[in-house]
Amino acid sequence: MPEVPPPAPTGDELLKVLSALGNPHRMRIIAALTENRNYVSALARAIGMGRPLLHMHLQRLEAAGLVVGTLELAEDGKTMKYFEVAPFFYELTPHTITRAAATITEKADPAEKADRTAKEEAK
Amino acid sequence: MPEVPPPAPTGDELLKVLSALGNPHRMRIIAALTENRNYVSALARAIGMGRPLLHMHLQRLEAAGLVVGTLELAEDGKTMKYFEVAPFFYELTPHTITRAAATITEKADPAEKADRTAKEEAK
DNA sequence: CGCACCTGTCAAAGATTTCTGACACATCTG
DNA sequence: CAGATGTGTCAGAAATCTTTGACAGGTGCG
Repeated sequence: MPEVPPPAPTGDELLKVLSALGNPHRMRIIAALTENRNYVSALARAIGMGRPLLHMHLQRLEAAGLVVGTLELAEDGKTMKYFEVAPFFYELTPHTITRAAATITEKADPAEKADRTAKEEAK
Repeated sequence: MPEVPPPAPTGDELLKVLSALGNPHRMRIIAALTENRNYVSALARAIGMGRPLLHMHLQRLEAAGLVVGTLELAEDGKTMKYFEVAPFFYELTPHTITRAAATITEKADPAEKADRTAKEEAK
């Protein structure tokens, strides 16, 4: 089947992904879940971190679309939430970042005419 | 000339890069500098942000190896520091992250035997 | 000399993130 | 029923990051 070219991510999306991945704990979580899916409590024990904390990190990762969690019912009737990594792919280059930066909606905007000024002065 | 395969970044390196890029301001800075190099004061005016603040962001970006600054002497004798983006390239996939996560030296380590436990329980 | 431009640093305030302990609810097992 | 396991949430402390205003030093120009 034909490979689809990676669509250019929106600024806000890339921002969420980068800030989500830019944390040692969350990086390890991705690593752990890449080897095999797991449920919260077990994962917490595995990487040695409190449940509430892990819960928050997983939330951040899921919000960025890097992992997906599904609530499953075990045979013994216990409810457990399994997490697994989503197949993501991002390319980071000056060009990619520049492209994404153009569509950022967060904070500060007034930099229109200032842009032109910059080019003038940068000579 | 032959293309060199992208070397696997160390965990700490990737961590610095990601946290550096995971900020709207720094993303815009990269974007601005990608179009054309510029010196601090002008860049500050261009993207509408205080010099001290921009200075700190540039420091963070330079520390991550995403931009390089060179102190130059203008014709009129004024000293100015020009910044330009460094040609970086990072690929973000579950595999890449996992690879990098293995070489993180920051905080928390005790997760050796816990790893084995995780696989057992994840059945 | 006074003004305009450049460079840089510092300390303190503000805003976010990260982390912890305690709590509530549900099910199965001894 | 008590105890172990699972889920989730909340509030407050602790650690970081971001932001601002003031300051100091440099050069060239009228």
